[in-house]
Amino acid sequence: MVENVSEEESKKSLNFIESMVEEDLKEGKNGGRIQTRFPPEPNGYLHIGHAKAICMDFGIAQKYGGICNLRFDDTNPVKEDVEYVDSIKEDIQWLGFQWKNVYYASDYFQRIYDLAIKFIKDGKAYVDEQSAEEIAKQKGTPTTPGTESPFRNRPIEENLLLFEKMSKGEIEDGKMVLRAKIDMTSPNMHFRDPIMYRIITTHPHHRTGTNWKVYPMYDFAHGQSDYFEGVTHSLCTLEFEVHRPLYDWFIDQFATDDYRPRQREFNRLNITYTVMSKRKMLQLVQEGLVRGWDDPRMPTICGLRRRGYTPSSIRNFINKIGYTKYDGVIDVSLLESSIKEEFNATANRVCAVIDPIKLIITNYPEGQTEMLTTINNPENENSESHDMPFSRELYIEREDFMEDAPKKYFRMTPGNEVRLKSAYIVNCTGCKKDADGNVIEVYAEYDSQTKSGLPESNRKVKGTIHWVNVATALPAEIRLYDRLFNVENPGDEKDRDFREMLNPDSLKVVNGFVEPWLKDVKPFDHFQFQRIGYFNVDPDAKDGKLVFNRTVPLKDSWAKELKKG
RNA sequence: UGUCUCAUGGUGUAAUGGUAGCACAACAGUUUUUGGUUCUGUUUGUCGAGGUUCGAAUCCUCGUGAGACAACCA
Repeated sequence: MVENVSEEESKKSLNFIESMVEEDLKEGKNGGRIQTRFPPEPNGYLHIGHAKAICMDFGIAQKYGGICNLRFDDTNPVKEDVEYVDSIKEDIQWLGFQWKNVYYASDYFQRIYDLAIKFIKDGKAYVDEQSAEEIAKQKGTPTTPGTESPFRNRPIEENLLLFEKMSKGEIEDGKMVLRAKIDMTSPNMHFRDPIMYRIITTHPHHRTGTNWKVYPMYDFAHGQSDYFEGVTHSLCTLEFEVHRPLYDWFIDQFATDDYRPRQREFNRLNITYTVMSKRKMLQLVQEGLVRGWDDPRMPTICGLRRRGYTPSSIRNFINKIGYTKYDGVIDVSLLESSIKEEFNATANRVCAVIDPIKLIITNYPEGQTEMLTTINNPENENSESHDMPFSRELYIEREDFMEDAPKKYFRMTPGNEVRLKSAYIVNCTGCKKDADGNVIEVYAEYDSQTKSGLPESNRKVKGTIHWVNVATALPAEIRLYDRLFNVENPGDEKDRDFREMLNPDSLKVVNGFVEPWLKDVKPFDHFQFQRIGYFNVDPDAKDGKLVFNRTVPLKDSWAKELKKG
């Protein structure tokens, strides 16, 4: 058995990163050592795109007996905050991964600074006094070469002196930067004398306070940190591909041995009907267009968690979509199928009515209540059961009754037989309407011989509907979520503000009823509301108030049939 | 008119010179005390043109299309 599993495992084709790692292992690189890192910047909440990177970084370490460290890339105090450090840690662990060590790029500020001094002394870095605009202008464009700064060739001693003044806080923010002296005509823009250090005195750093007045840029911090830590495989997303030559170049300038961390890039995750940019998410949160980072419509890890997704469903999803160098867009239905697959096997079935209308069983004795048994999960052969009270007055779904029904309508319609789930077969006899013609009550007669479990209950009946007992039903707030945007790829439409594309119906709140078995549920408990969808308990549920989120609806063949007309 | 990268059904992903397969989606049927699930089947694909080869999705050449790069962001 175990053998079969591992055999199957090895049969599964490797992605290109795994192939590279295995190749390196085979060649004996780094003495067979594997070390990765997950390097978030603490400036926002993690989203499902990060989950893909997390599964890669931690997954490679796990699979090849290596280690993965968590390293915060905290080189820009203007944007970063401890709030994010904590949430990032929580989300990684919730996903089911554990880092070996927690590091911070800020741990290396002194070493990186010393390196900068070395670059100056080696004549490979200079202090530029031009404005950001001037520097940008001289950079050229991807198709035209740049021009050299007038400060490019100042003497080493002068550079040393100015850089010291910069780092002592004697120079105002923005007045000077330290630049690498490489090649202003390089076809790779990143080689056109990239900025290594800038002055930031106006924002204290969330860990080092005001100790530092100068901070290294990403390109002069990331690879260095990898090198210091002994990272063997520095895995990141495709947009860093152009940085790789510079990543290598910087390390080559100071490395004293043969060891080199190896950067490789894979495609980032895009999903239809959502945005995956931290900037846009921040905007949605700050402008109140969603209820917060953990709004169940957000693609954040905490949003998905609140929506009802489980760590395993997210990991399975990531596993299914794979890693390549092709930048595509994943259909959100693939994400949804991963949670449906899991919950179909694990979620307890319950009755909940989200758009209630009263059903009166006219021949059922008034004042009588009986307990009926229903299985928790028919997909699980070891499933237990629970009881549901039944009496003369029930709630059913408004859409489960139609006065004039098309022939393929198998639900409650006058003269038609329908089964009440786990209860009786009933025959619809009519309804009552208000002055405006709205149906306000539905009537039916039950057949006492058809109680579930009795031989007569095996009669073939086309339709089965769910119900709750009026007297004992628990009121519940039910939040129905739909896609946040109504266009497939909001990020693609460059000339429209993404906020115009928000789906106005992405959240509908309704008041419904659930069966009394759900009296003591806790936040994040999840269920299948029979015939409707998978729901979980929102943390807003407290003090006896029930609040459910719809994680994902069940497939609805009837709705599809109706659409066909 | 630069550099780098990519291109397999509607979407994503396999096939590592040897039968183009899988998942999701869609469609049809089956089963069903959930119009869910299950099971069965169907539709749809190697960007184009040359070349190498007994044999090309795979290797080569030339096109075409797409993405990334011009922050004192990461």
